[in-house]
Amino acid sequence: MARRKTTRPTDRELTILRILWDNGPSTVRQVNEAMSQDEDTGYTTTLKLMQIMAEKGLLLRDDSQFKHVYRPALTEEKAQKQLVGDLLDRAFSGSAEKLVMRALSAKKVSVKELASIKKLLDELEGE
Amino acid sequence: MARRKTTRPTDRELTILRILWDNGPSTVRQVNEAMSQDEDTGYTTTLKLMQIMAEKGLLLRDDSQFKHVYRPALTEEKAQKQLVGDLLDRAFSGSAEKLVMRALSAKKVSVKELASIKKLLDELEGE
DNA sequence: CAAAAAGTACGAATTTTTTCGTTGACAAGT
DNA sequence: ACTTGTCAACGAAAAAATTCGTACTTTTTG
Repeated sequence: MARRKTTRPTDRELTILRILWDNGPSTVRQVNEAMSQDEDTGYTTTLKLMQIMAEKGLLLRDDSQFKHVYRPALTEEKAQKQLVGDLLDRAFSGSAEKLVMRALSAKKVSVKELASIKKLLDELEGE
Repeated sequence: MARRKTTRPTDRELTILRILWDNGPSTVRQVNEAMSQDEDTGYTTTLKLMQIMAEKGLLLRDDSQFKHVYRPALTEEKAQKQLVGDLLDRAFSGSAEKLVMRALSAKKVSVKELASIKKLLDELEGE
């Protein structure tokens, strides 16, 4: 079997992970309905995607019941860390500073959030 | 012509953009050689990719000479902003705070950089 | 100028990702 | 038990991304 080079989830896969992180373990139908809020996706399409993700190890499946229940194999935190690290390499030549700057300029951040980030910086500094 | 949904550069495309941003306007051969440091890529493969990118508007081409010279159509800054914004939506439910946290934990950042980020935060706060 | 080298263009093959139709299994209500 | 609805499995089609062989053009070299 040909192993993938990047273990990074594809677009569609990330959409599904996002839903599972937000809503907790779900059946295919639940995921499909959540997905179809944005754009229509056939039920079997979602099913197939989730089956493949389970094969790849991105999802875990409980098939003890008639309606199989899926959940992410990775915590949101780990996946996010991996995705950011990946983008860092591919688009920012590894400069976290630049990435943070772009993130803050790409989206308006509340004063409260700014304070929270500052606090994190202080903690990092004290190491 | 079928328009792409996402205007986001693919993996390969981003690799090429990265090289052009780092090295400045280049010929196909130069890019191909830079790319082949990681993994071998046929010359015509790189050529085709760059031609397509030029068609899509991702690259600009000077074909006044025999050796065509390509350069990115977007500044590094704009592209990065777009990529971060995209990841923010897809993986972080729009929370820049979380993204920043993950970025800082994904990679060690020097004290100097931390200070620089703090300064940026102060500026943002004063708005 | 002829041959070799280096380039571009183009079409097509390959691989990866996404989509969905069809089939048969299970469940719920009558 | 029968009918209707929901589901998983599977294969295959469609779309998107990547790769490369071949033909032709321009430049360089002997």
